[in-house]
Amino acid sequence: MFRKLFTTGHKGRSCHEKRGYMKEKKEDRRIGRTRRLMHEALMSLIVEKGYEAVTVQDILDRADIGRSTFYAHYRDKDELLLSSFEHLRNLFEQQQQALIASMRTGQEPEVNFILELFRHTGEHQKLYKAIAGKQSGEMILKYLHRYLYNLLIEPHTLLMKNKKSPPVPVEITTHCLVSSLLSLLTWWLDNNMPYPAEKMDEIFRIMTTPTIEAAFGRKVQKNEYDKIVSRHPEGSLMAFYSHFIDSDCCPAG
Amino acid sequence: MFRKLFTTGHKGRSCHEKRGYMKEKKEDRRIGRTRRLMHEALMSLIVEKGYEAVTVQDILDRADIGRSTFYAHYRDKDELLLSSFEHLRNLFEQQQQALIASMRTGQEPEVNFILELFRHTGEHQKLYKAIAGKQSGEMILKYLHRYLYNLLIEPHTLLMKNKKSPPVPVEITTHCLVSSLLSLLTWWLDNNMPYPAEKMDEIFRIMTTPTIEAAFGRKVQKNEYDKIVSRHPEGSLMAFYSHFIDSDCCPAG
DNA sequence: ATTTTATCGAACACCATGTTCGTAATAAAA
DNA sequence: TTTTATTACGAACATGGTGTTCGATAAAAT
Repeated sequence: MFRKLFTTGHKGRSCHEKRGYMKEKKEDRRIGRTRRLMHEALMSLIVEKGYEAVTVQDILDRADIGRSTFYAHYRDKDELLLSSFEHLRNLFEQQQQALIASMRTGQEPEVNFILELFRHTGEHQKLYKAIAGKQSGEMILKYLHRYLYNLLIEPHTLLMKNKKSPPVPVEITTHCLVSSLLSLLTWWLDNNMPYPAEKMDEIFRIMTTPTIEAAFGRKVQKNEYDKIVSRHPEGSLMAFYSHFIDSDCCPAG
Repeated sequence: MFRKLFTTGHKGRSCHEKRGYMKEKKEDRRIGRTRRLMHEALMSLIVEKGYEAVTVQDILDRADIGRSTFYAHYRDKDELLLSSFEHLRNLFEQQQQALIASMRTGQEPEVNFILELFRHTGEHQKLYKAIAGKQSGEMILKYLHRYLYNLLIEPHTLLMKNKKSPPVPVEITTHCLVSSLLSLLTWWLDNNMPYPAEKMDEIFRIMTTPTIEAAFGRKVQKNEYDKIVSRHPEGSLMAFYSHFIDSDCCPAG
């Protein structure tokens, strides 16, 4: 009941409780259209003026929707942005699930998480520019950082299972690697993606494989992550590295 | 003339044009006091509620000063924050100049920029928490990133002088290393500095020396930066690494 | 003691947020 | 096609914050 939306304290709740703009069955067509307009308005405004400078009024003007309509769907602009992020994440995770399923049936040799992230960024560069580019907001960058950190801390910890005292605590290494990864993503987006995703993956690998080995105090073998992924009960995205540079990690001087 | 301060378009200009709160000769005592109050108010409010959530009204309330006084000194809260940053930077750079002077007279064996940055952070943790902690604002983090990037790009480029085509472009490596460094600083501040500055310097080195060697495609010898520093005409802070881990950069597996 | 300067509060115009409500239009269901 | 349900809307409102101006007061400098 739409009238219920205006009950104090229940702001921003549609009947279906889904605030991304991916449609589900039987959702009113108007809801999908209204939300798509708001998301597109926000994404373009972020790139133009930076997230913090964007006002709800700006979004209403750009999307050409009413103020009470906005507040019927979202609590504030942060919630709108988060739902854009959830949309992107769903797209990404569904794609990775499909790749992992292919890997299990032997159709795909491996899943390379970093490469897939760069590919996904290239495919949705407009959204990624708003969420991870220089004009994005600190709130969403922190959200993205936490997401990637949570994704990577477990395989890193599993790699350390038999080593009680690495030279650098795993959570510090992971924290800094994720910052580097996001920094690289931002650089790539802000410089209009001068290299293909494959090259970006290579660059990231060159910079971080030696870091992981030095920080963890052990050499990491090819396909080690894949074994972990295969054993992981939920089949989640654990393939941080599907293959590594050969063992001579320091190029001849 | 104070009255001049209210001329349209000349907002936030004191007669002395200095908006940090470090006094110079003959500045009215009231100016120093007022600015110190505003800076302290902003720093404490940032840590409490995060920079973006802090309003000018909050600052006025906390500092107990008048609205027109605030706008007589600063254009907006961003300018107030930037002047805090300039103050901190001046403190840091003066300290480094003194160390470099000592190094030249043989009293100090080397200047280790990273270690000095962590030490300085420890000494001014309140300010650094506001400027580099989790509650800081994106604007100042970008400012800090750019400052550190500009500081490090030149020694990195000098290291690459004779190598035309490193595996990773120097500006990408530097960009990512600065992101890691800031991330580590933020982690350290937000976790109430569980390790001493020396340990943080060691951690950073373990993670980044192999990265630099892999990304630059060459081994970096001890004291190489020092030689660059000594030759640099302005004696600026170029000693990125004063000494390195021994040449076996990959610990035995 | 006098002059200069900084700070102040009040007033003002402006802008944005977030809520409420009745109405109109659109979509879905019968 | 008609009926019912739902969504979107504009106007009105209270609230809070920004940034400017001005004359008065107090503090600092001379």
